Amino acid sequence: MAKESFYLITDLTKEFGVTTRTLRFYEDRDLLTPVRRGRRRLYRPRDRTRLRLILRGKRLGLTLDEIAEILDLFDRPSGESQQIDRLLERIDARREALLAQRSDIEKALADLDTVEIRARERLGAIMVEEDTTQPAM
DNA sequence: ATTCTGACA
DNA sequence: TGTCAGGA
Repeated sequence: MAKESFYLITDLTKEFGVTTRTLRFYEDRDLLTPVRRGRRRLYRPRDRTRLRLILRGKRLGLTLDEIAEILDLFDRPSGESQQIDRLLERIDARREALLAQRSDIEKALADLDTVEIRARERLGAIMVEEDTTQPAM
């Protein structure tokens, strides 16, 4: 007699460091679908696994909608090559976006370097000028 | 004591 | 997502 292994909402909030509000929010987004015991939510192992993937997806910068699509892949019988293709497209898009951001950041950093160098050069020039215009005592 | 739904200075 | 309300 397997004991129905369920998690209460607080079990998951403590384990994953999220708030109950977040779990209910994800439920509204249909990312999680806990069953009910009366009013209380009962999260099954499946929900726990999904939550893991959701949080991982967030860390990767995916939107909840994109994460939802990915999660659906795990449900469907598999073989939905069409959806897998969509997922691969998303991954590609994400990669490109991140690479573009990295490029922009590197450019900005390079600009800052040159600006700083010029600023220091001017500062040096001013100090030299002041030194020459104000004789030592 | 806890969770739930609904709402938004 | 936070947070507060008001009920179960």
